[in-house]
Amino acid sequence: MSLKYTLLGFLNYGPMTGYDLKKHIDNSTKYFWHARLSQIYPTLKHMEKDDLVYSTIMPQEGKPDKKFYMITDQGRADLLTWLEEFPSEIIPDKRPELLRLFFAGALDQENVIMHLRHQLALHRAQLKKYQTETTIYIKDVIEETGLERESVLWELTRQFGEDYEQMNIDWLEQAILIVEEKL
Amino acid sequence: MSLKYTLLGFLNYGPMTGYDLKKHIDNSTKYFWHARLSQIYPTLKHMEKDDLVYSTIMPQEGKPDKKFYMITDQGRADLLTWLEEFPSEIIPDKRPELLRLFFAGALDQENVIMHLRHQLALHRAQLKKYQTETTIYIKDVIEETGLERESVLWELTRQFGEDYEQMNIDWLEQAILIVEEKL
DNA sequence: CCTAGCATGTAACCAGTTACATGATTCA
DNA sequence: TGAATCATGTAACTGGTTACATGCTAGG
Repeated sequence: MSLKYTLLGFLNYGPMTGYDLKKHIDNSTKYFWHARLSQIYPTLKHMEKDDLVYSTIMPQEGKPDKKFYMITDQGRADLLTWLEEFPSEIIPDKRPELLRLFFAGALDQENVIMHLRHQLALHRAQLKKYQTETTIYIKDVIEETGLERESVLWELTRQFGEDYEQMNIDWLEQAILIVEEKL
Repeated sequence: MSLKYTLLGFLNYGPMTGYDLKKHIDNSTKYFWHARLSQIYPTLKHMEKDDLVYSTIMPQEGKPDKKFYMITDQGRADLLTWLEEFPSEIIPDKRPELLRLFFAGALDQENVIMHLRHQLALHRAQLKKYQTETTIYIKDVIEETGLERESVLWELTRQFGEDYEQMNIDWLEQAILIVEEKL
């Protein structure tokens, strides 16, 4: 239940519906924290029960009523506590593509190279996204909201994405050479 | 249930107990696919029901009987199918530390820098691990088993770890400078 | 006309974690 | 004496996915 902190983080900027939160996630944290609406709605309900947020209903016609969530003092305190926590260790991510490569001895050389090239294409596409779409989006939000302090941090997370993809590309290019030569 | 492929991958090298599988994981795939014994045992049972593996019991005294698992033809076929699959997209990892940074506008500059420095220390330690422990371990396994073809692939996954940690370190060093200057 | 967007959810399932249980042997 | 290793597991829980349900409006 760490989606909780994503939701608290956004609700700390202002009241929002579950649907709004989903859009915010898709526009920003998506690449390091994503969630479906079918997880967001019950999580908000659960958070309300825990007094981290509360809701008011805005009637609408032709659509389900909007349900605006607001952060409570307790919610803000919980967010703050989490922000200040220092993780004691790195929890390693699961990387299915590394796992596949690890066991790829059962495939022939050509097949392994095809897989690496495929990954290379995916990561090149993702790098481009960070360099264009994401960069433009952050610029737009700064202009609209004037949240300059926040924007420094958002830009850092974008830069991480770019650096990560570039690292993958470099590693894959090297990996292809090594597999061509040694496998 | 993708632990399944890790288990099939190792069982494809030879028969093993759940306990052995855990040790193999901890010695190799741990940094890109980890699992607890409390997940391994029921998963093996489930795989046996699906005819991907079968087991024989070796009685022991003073300890619970050993249960050796072997891969079946169907298990091998399943492994092969998975190895040959091309993922259609990159599923983004969850990065709690990026999430924390994204919302760190609620903290003061000094606190943010402390968090970045903390991460830096963790990643430097992890880099060292890949450069020493892991490197030595792979060398040892090659000498013992002579699995040269496999070792090329294992070394590539180790190199990924090293490159990934180095990228994190570089990014964090830059991030600290930027936060010092702009936040 | 059909797709995307708006707006809410529920139910069943899957993957993984935490905590518990048992009990002998070996090593510092 | 107490921790680590060997060796098996189960039960309760958490986090997240997939599939289903409803239904109106705007735009190409």
